[in-house]
Order: sequence, then C-alpha cells, then structure tokens
Amino acid sequence: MSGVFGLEMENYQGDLNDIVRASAAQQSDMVPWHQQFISDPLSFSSSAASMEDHRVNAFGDPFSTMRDSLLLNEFNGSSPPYFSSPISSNDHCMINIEDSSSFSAGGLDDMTSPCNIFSRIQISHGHSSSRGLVPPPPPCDPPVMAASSVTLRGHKAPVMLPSDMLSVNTSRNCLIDNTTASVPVQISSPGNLGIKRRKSQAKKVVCIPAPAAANSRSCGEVVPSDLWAWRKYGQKPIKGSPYPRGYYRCSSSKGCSARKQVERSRTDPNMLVITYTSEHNHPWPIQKNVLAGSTRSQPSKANASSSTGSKIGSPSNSQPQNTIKETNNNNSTSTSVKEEQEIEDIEKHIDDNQTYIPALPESQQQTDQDFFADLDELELETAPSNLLFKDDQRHNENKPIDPFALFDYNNNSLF
DNA sequence: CGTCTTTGACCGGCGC
DNA sequence: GCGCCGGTCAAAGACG
Repeated sequence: MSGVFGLEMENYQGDLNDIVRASAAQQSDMVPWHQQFISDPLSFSSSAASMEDHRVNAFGDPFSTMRDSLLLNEFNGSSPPYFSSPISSNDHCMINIEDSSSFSAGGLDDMTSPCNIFSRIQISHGHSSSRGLVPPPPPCDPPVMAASSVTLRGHKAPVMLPSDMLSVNTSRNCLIDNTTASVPVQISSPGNLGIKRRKSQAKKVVCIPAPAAANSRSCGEVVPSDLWAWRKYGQKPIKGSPYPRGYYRCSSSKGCSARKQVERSRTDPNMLVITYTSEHNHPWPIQKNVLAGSTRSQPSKANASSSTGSKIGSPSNSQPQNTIKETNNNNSTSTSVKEEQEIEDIEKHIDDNQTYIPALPESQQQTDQDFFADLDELELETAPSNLLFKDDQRHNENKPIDPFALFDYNNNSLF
C-alpha cells in the first residue's frame, strides 16, 4: 500500500470521525493540503516500516526508524531514501485538484468508497503498471519521484510526489494504492481510531505509506531525517488497534509545543497515520540538530537488528543529515543562500504562472525529461488561501519555512 | 555528560 | 461517581 495524504484539521477537537465529517462540511476551515503535506512531512527508514518488521517489533515501536522528511536538505544531490522504490520513471501520477480546500481533513482507515476528501481530486495516472508489493530497491537505488505541477490560484507550482505513492482509480475519483491498483487507499474512517475528544487544539492528520523498501542504510548511506527533531515521550496501545501509538514532541527547540502521534493504520499496517498537534514555536532549524546534545548516530545495533531500528526523529537522526548536507554542498554557495535563490526562483515562476522545473544536471535531465514527458498537466482550479511556496513565507515569516520552498533544486534532485 | 527511548504510573476527558 | 481510555509524566537505563 502506498499513498500520501495530508490531512488537516484546524481547531480540530474530535476524533477521526470528526475529521471525515469536517472534511465534508467545513471546508472553509481546512488548510490547503499542500500546507500540511509539506509542513511536516514524514519519511521512513523503511526497514522497520515493513509489515514484517512491525510484526517483529510486536508491541514495540513499529515506527522506530521512521523519520520526518521530504525535507530539502535530504534531497541534496544524493538519493533520498524516502519513498525510494524500484519504480520505473515512467510511473508517475498527476493530481488534479479541483478544490484544494477540500483537500484537508481525513482519517485513515476503511476508505473503500469514493471518499469525501478526495472525491474532488482527479488524478491522471501517467503510466499505470500493475505490480505487486514493491520489493526492496537495490541499494542506493535512486528514488523516483513523481512530479506534478499544481496550479494554485492560477499559479503553477511543482509538486513532487513519490511515484509509488499515489495513483488513482479515475473511474472512482479516488486515490488508490499504486501497488494494488484496485484497492483504494485507506484514508479515513468514521468510526475508528478512537481519538478521544480532548481540549481544543489544532491537529494535522497525515496518512502516509510505510515504505516497504529497504532504505539507503542498506548500502551504508545515512538516512536523512527531518529538520525537526522529535523525541519520543510515550507509547500507548490503542484500543481496537493492534498497533501502539507513539507520542513525540519536538526537541528542536526547548519549549516547543509541537507534538505528533504516530501509529499504523489498523486496517492497513502499511499506512502510517501521523497526527501533528500544536505548532512549532521556532523557526526551522538550519542546523537540524540544534538542540541535539546527543551524539547518537544511526544505532549500530539497528543495523544488526533492522526490525527495531533507530529512534524516531532523534537528533541522532538529524546529525547524519548534516553530513549529507555538507557532502552535497561541494560548491561554495551556502545552503541558505542557495535556498533563498531557489525560493526566489520558484516565486518568480509562480508569479509568471509558469511551471517551475528545477534545473538539473544534464545527466539527469535526460532521465527527467523522459520522466516529465508523460506527465499530464496538473491544474488546480480553485486555490486555497495560501499559495504554495509564496504566501506562506511572506505571510508567516516567523513560522517555520516551508520545506518545499527549501528543496534543493540544483543538486541532482527532483526536490 | 547530555540526550535518548522505554515503560509504568498518573491525570483528565468522556460516557454511562 | 465510576470506569474506560487516551495523553503525559518521569524514573531508569542505554547510548555515543
């Protein structure tokens, strides 16, 4: 199963049932999907994400090697391990979002019928090849990301999606699993995941696939992680679910109230549900392990025992990122400067209502040209209030930088 | 030494 | 009021 969805509830006060209901009835409260999709994306070191692994972990931490991701630095040149899969570059999907404002809330399980959330999303599948569960990619297999351009408010912006994450049963207007071409992705479910009604607080619910493929660690590469550092502070078995829920808080900055919960979908263990609570009260750390006093790196014993893996989002996970960053920044341009330039570049293209296609090395351009050749244009008819790349940063200067806006477009990376 | 994860205990919201 | 359950706390041990 694969698929990624950003699902968000602002001022969310209820359980996932509420999310589903809200998605249908409270679109005005929704935050554009791309915001939450990119605001705190996740990735996983896949070793612990497989079914087998999480079963091995039993009631341990099935998310122990999970990491937040989709972050710029991670894609600096090297092969980002997230979402990597042996999928042909011909495999990609496009998303037509008629109304992104509806792209907001959702649960995760039991989406067996055209869901409310995505019922308005049209996805054209550039190349649909039915395949079984994705086998682990060869070590260091370069990831294939599906690229899409999304027009938001008349502006086009590139949206990169892992090619194995989304596909669509267009006849049903419903996202389906790319690997099981006829099975709808489980997104939301009224009546499960008994998140109890608690204090009023904003939550984001993100449902993402738990990659089954081996990650880059298998070839010795460091698994990149989030800029945010997450520290696990609890784990609880959830009634009705065979999988425990992990509780994490942001350790990137002291006093940051940002938290997230991670659990597997009870109906599809390959799907992970991440619920974000509260906002980070600090800027995106340029140095990801700002606070990290720990010198822990990828646990050596995790290599010996891939099932348990490393700890989630710990600064130790972040530390290797710096290594990656440094490694990939062979040029003299600092990352921050580059990012700013790229942001400007993106904004310029957005202003011009053009699809921004990141510059790629020639060697990769060929591949990517082929890759993009099949892409259908993605148009977002109506737009959310916030514009991808652009508005977020200008309107929320004090808020964490939009990760997408920081993606390194110049380093052999689609992101 | 500092930070991490683990895990049992505790707290508080909610339904009956 | 009571019990259930989710969410958080904090002590203990692990790690580099």
